[in-house]
Amino acid sequence: MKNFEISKLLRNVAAVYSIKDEKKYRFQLLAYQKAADAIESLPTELNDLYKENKLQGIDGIGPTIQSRLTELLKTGKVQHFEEIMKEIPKSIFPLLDIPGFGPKKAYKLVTQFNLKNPDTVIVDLENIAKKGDIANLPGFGEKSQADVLRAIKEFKLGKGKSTRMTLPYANELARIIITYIEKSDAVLAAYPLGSLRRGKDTIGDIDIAVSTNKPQEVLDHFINYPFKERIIERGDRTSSMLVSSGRQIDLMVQSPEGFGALLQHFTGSKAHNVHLREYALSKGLSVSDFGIKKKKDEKAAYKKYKTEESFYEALGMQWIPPEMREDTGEIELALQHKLPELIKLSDIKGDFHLHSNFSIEESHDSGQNSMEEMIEEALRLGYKYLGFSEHNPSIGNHTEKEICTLLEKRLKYIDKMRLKYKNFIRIFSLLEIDILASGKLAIPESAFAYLDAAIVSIHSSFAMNRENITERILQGLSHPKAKIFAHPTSRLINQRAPIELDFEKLWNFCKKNDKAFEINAAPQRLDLTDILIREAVNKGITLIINTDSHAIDQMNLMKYGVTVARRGWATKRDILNTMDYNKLTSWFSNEATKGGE
DNA sequence: GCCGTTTTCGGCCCGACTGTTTTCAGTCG
Repeated sequence: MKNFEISKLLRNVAAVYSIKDEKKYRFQLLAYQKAADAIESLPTELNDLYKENKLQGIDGIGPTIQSRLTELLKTGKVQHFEEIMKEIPKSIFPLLDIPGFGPKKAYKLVTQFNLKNPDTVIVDLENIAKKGDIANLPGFGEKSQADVLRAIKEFKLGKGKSTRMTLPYANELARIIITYIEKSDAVLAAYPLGSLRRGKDTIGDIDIAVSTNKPQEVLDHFINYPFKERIIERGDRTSSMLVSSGRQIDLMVQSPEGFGALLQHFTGSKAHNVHLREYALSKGLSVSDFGIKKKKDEKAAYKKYKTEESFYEALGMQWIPPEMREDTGEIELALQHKLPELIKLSDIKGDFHLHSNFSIEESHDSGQNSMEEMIEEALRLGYKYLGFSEHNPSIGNHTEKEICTLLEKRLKYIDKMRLKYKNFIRIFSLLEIDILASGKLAIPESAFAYLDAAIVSIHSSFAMNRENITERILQGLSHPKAKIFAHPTSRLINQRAPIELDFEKLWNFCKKNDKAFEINAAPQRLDLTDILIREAVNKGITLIINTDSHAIDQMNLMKYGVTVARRGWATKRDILNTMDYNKLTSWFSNEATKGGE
């Protein structure tokens, strides 16, 4: 069973508790939801942890749920779950994926109309709504019947949150909406918040906060957005709409005097906010998006905060960078004023994963721009050095000698560039070399003479088991010139699942042998992921952020790599390409032991 | 059911909005 299936099962358990007796099981229900969250953000398959006897100690999973998970992974089912689910029709579960459907509504509809087949329940319900039978149910009416129809229709079309956006897409959508919002004179400031501000690798919907003294004017303006598809809701201080691309935009307004608290609230994450508010309660304070007040004093007005800094300060904390706000220890550190100083884009001094159009008859796609053009762009970005790393010449079409000839020709050209730009930027001769299914690298030994170092990566035969593919990579990395392992999990967001690796083994090998893991900044990769970066940072693994650019306009995607590195709590010291040129060259030549300044 | 710079027991974030209701239930973030 995969993690996503297990977390879904736990959410279903929570739904069943809520149907049975929401009040009685209120905290069990929460515990199961929290456990599901915890499993979703695990870097490792639970099943692997179970096999290695490492199921204990996961944050958010206590002894009871741990024993249920053990039973699940051992026998494929859980006695307790079977029992509590006995009298709840399984057909409610598919409905829970539809926005607007919660456990209660799903249960009511499924039992009222005796819908027993989980495979057809959505269509069955749609047909019943079309007949007009839902409107007569107690607690339902014409509008809620129309809502059911609309919700099912939108769900089938994949609108709302069925697929998550990549960061550049979400950024652009937010920019368009904010440009529109700012046309209203009532808007003093408007910012994108939520997971976009936290820099998550994928974004569900766009959250926007507006500072204003005239909330009604702002909301009126917002709901008149010309490219809207539908207004989901419109209240006194919030509104939501679907825009024509099917994406959801959530808006919240606040006065400028209280805007700090709204920034904090709407940035999230939920887990961060809950923890923050629980901590505040322990100090006798109640926190909301309006501000902070004394807990017992129900009538008292919230004390307002203009900025986030003053808000966190009022709770005795350092301001916490949005990328860290996932409730994974940042609140405790902020209380001690010991947050790490995260890496910044301006710390980056070069990019080592660049594909130019210099042809060496590569195995995979070549770049679109010349080396000169890429160098000029690197200069524009203020870089001190860069590395060219085209794909290796295809092995099927070339003899070993031909491969050497091609790389020699390329090195000569790189030398020409080195001369031309010698006063401005340093250039490394790298290559992105396939680790073949056998574990061998895809160029002959003699060809390494033309390289300063090599990036190694996997581009085929992904479907190997965890153990074999880990061995394959270790073998590829064991070459002394193989210094960087690129896009380690090979995932493509919304397209290709990550490969499963034994990171424990890989970390240990890389630490011992001075190899770096790449943080690939391409927004469809972001690989390593934030969680794995955090692990690597904890283990003291050297990391490097590269764009994998195949054209000059991709070179500015470095910012996404830096963002994901920040989400992994990486500091400048953890990142190879923040180092000075001299330290870098000694690292590449296996003379150094650990990066940093 | 979880968890501890608030405790190993006694707590568990805070608020908005809609629809069907006359004071609330359900869903969402």
